[in-house]
Amino acid sequence: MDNIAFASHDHRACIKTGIEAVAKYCAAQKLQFTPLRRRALEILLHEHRAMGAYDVLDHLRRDGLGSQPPVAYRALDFLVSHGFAHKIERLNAFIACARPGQDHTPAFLICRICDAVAEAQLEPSRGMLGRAAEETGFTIEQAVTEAIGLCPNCAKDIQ
Amino acid sequence: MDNIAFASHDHRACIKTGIEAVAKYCAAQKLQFTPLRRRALEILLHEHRAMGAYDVLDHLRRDGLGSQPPVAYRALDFLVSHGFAHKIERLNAFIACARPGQDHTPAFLICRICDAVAEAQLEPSRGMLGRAAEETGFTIEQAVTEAIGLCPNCAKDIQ
DNA sequence: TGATAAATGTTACCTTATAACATATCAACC
DNA sequence: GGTTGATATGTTATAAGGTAACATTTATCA
Repeated sequence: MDNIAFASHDHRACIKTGIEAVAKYCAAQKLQFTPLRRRALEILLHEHRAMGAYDVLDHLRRDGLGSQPPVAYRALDFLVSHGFAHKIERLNAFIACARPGQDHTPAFLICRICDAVAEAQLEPSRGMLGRAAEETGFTIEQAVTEAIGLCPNCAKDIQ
Repeated sequence: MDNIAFASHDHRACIKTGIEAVAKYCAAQKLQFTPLRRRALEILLHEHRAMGAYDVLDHLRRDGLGSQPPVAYRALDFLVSHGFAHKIERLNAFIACARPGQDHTPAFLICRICDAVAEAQLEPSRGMLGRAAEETGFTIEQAVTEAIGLCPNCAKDIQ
């Protein structure tokens, strides 16, 4: 489990290694990791929370990198489609992936107070779900779990 | 697993028993199952697919039951908050619950071609996710899984 | 039956997302 | 090294999804 979102840590290093991992993967796969896309990922990495596309756009604008919604959505689509970021449907928001470039089945723990999001990994073929799909002849291509609840910090504050 | 969404069946009975189960539950819990809310549920039950709030609103309008978005959203909120319907975040859409009134942890099998949705049940405390949450001190209040893929009908057509 | 709460009606608006087309940049091959 | 086809970015306009705020009506129950 990746609990980094809920714990303090060396955040600068965290951004740096995230970017480097993706840069390396893109080089290997001949994907264009353009300044715009790189910056979008940096923006997401800078927070350990999900950010709305328009929030990302605001940051991009300040940096003089695109100012209209499609610019942000396209950069985010690139990141999501290659697994460098995830979309948290529940929040209509995006978050940098904790395991970029590695094939995985993510689950998200979303704090309903502060919106912090932690990414956990599930086994690709989850028991009951896989069985249920098999029984009906449904072919699962991708599965995402979103859990809502309280992060340790907010749980502490709430009592 | 509830595979009814992918198989032919007596649909009229299906709507009737769905409404009756909810009506009974509401009576027992002293919830107001008003004509508007009942109609909204009927609309959802009529399809075994997720419907957008504005689609539901269109139907309500035709029936002379409210014509503005908040009317539909409030009826849907009522249904969702009491577990009579679910929101499919991935589709920004709503679907009648297959197990109304019963406490459950749903998973959805969403066909990416025809948008049909089947509801499966998972054990509330899923192995890896529960463990991951425990490790970080995250308290899960609710978890939803959405699986994207191909329903048997569309899988057949696609080759 | 009157007081209170719950539900519905209505206006106005905000947020999220995309279609469509123009322009610029890249990749790679001759 | 210039041409060409593909990929990426810029820009306008608008579609789709969702809610705040307040007025009015309907239910609940003392």
